Amino acid sequence: MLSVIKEGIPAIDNSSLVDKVEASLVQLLQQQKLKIGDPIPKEMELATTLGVSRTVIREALLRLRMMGLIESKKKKGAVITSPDVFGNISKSMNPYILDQETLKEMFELRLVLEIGMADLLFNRVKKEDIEELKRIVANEPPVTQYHLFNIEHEIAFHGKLYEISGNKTMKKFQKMLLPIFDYVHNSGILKEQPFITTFVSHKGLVDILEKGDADKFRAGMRNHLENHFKRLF
Amino acid sequence: MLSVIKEGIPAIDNSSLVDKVEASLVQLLQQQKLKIGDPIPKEMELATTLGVSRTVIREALLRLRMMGLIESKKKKGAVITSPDVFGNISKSMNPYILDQETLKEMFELRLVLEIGMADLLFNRVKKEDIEELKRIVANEPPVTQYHLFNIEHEIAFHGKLYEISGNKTMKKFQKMLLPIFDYVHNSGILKEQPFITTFVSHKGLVDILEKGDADKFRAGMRNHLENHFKRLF
DNA sequence: AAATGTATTATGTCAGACATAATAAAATTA
DNA sequence: TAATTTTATTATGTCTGACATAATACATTT
Repeated sequence: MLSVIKEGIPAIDNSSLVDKVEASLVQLLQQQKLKIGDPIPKEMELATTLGVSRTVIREALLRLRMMGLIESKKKKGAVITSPDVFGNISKSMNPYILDQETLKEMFELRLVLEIGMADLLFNRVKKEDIEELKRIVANEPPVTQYHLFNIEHEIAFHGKLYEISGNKTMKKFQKMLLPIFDYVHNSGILKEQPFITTFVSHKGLVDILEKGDADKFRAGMRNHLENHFKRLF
Repeated sequence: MLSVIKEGIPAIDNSSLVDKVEASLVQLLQQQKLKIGDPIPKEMELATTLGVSRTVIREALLRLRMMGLIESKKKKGAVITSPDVFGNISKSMNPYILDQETLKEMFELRLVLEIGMADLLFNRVKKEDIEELKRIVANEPPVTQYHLFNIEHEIAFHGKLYEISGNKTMKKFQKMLLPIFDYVHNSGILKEQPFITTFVSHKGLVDILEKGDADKFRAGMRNHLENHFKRLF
């Protein structure tokens, strides 16, 4: 059998030229400790240096660009950028492209994030934030007719929370999640919207954020999102 | 002033040819309701149909491939795939590429997720899951010397939780976050590791998952992660 | 010195060619 | 005839060379 000599056979590299160049470039970016904004060598230089055609270089650079590692400008060449982790996948975050399973999981993800972020909020919230939240809440319709699910107020309020969390990555994540959440909410993926039960209002959450603690906020947020959770389980 | 005629000037199309082709292709994928595995037209066909060179088509296709929308095979052409939202950015999730701010935020993100996932766990956990968790916990070192922070046990336990959550997207997300978390944990980005205080152990969490409720679990998990939180604030 | 025009440069796009791997078709063999 | 091998086909991968275009630097003019 082949198994005898199998050991001696090195794993053949199935990677294409572009793959190698890409790895090479990533390594370059890591090693050289280049600062953000620093230019990387021109396409032709890279091509001659690495001994491949410009086509291959371009494709590899394109990948880096998609990964958010570089940004190419005409004439100026490509410069290093701080990778925007989620910015780049937001394009593929299209409700019409993702399958229902994934869409539902995105929906869940938002709920998980907002319940779990309590500690970040309490450790970073400022007086001005509370005031702005109160201002936002003041403009909301009364709870009795809140089942209209005013999307704008939802975004204003919950978006502000993400902001308070001080976690920009999470905020970007939310921004990406928003259209998905909205789509799932209005599509037939989830169970029917249940009759509205009483729940902690936005105002209630602000109160907790002002006078309560993280544990109370988690419970409050969980309750606030009850109508969403009901549609999951 | 120009402002008079400014209104009449349409926003010039700053997008490149590739941009347009990309948009065109994405639209194609959405409209035609193509099933997963269906092939899309060959590069040359697209080139002639859309009236651009094969180079442009290739670059646009490459973008779709990076977004995880298609997968190209030799001879067979490109086929539609279910986009793996996070799988594609895992490459750029390199600790050495991301800036410290983002790294820290990723660290936080994990904490947020694990506290917020309680409801998913309680609604989806099965008897077998509890048993497996118990098995995992049984193999762990005693709490007294737990400060060794055995990474393997950490991954085994917490990874299982993500699995129980039934949210594959979140699990992928965790998988992507893992190396980041480990890196941040061991780097100088965070505050010094505090002296270990008592906290809810893995075993304690399993107990809660078996007999408690979501609220208790959140509090327990928050406490379990206390040593991580201490390094943040 | 400010505004304008010109030259340069690096990316964007094009076209055509060959290499390569995966598949389909044909030929061979048992 | 069925199974295997050989050959042909096909679509992507890579290469080369060229021109277009936009951003910048330089020179010119006012």
